[in-house]
Amino acid sequence: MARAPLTRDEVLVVAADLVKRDGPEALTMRKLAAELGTAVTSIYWHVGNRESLLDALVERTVADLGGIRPRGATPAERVVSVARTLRRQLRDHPHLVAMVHERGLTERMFLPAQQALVREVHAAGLRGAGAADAVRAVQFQVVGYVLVERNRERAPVQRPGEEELWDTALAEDDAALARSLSRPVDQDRLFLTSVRALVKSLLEPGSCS
Amino acid sequence: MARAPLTRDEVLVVAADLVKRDGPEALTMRKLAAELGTAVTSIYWHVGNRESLLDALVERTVADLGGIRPRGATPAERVVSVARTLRRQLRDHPHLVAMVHERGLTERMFLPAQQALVREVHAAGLRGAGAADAVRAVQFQVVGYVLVERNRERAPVQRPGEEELWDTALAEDDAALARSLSRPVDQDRLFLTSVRALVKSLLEPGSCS
DNA sequence: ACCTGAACACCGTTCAAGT
DNA sequence: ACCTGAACACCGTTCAAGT
Repeated sequence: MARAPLTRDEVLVVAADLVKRDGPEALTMRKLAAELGTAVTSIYWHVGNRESLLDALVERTVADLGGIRPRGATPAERVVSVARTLRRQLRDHPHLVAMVHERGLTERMFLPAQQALVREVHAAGLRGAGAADAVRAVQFQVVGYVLVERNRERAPVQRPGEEELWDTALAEDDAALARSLSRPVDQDRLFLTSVRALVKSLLEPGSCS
Repeated sequence: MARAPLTRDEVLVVAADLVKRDGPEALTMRKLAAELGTAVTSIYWHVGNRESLLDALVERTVADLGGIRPRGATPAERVVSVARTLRRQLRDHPHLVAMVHERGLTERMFLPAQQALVREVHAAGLRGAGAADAVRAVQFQVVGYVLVERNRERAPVQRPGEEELWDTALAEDDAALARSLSRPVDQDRLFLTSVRALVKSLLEPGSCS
């Protein structure tokens, strides 16, 4: 018996599943057709081509994000909380991050967060160009951090590897440092450290210059 | 007349040219063979397969990097100078950055810079785990920033676009901020601002807590 | 040791033809 | 309006056969 008529929505849902399971490079028009039980060419009628199919997927998931609620007593704390939620959301959609990055749509995705940041930066007393700089500095830092993180997690075995390079190099000079650098990065902690350091400088410029 | 015998080195040089000109995705075994004037299959004898060819290319260019000389009077200034050179080097090899990122070899590439940073952080009086954190925070920030930058430069036309979203939203509340956020990012300035803010907090933790 | 063409199993996309 | 198979122009890779 023939299958029910194909819909654009059905294509998107199944495609999203495929991407979530095996990554965007596994999303083949032919595999997708097989999964859908249709001819390859039917897909083209509904979504145009592979490129615009991926566009639609990104669009859809970007829309699902947003809705950031800052928490904390001080503006600085609330900015940090926005940064953390942002990072969490990005980490929960690893393939999406890659796709958004690939397609240069990062900016779009971060508009809700940007607006939340503007409010907090305002509350901290910043205005005008300085406020804009602060917002963007945080935004760039979070996105950048997540990109680097993803990169490290995907990284193959490193040869020579940080361990070998550091435990011998300056073990006698600063053993604790060598030990720290030879251990894998505690990414949660490093993220907090970095964001807090940045936010502190940005929001309290007068207090330590 | 027959061409001179193919060498592994010749393959790598021509492949590097192709990547530099049109990006890694344009590096096709068949195109490469055409450029070299040999059969596609000859390449396989010399470099194994496409994957290890790309490995070799990355390896080669990563080796060319390094050689970082910190400049400036204070440790903070020297750390900032390392960050700037790092960014410059990465921006000069845009395709390389993408390839290194893709292959998870970022860590490897940054070892020389990491060692320079350790020296400066030491000079600033930091030791042990705190020093390691500072080094990695800077490293993550620079790499992250360059990744975000590349992403933005590749970005297609943004719809809705930051302009429309900001000039109406809070024009009366903070016109200068709205104007700043609706203008394209001055990436050089934002980079300096971010790095300086981060470094200041990291190297002078006592001065503003 | 080095090079070759034929062949295999994949791609994305187009298009004329069906209903 | 929606679906189809055949066909086109690409991929990376293997392999038996040449010298």
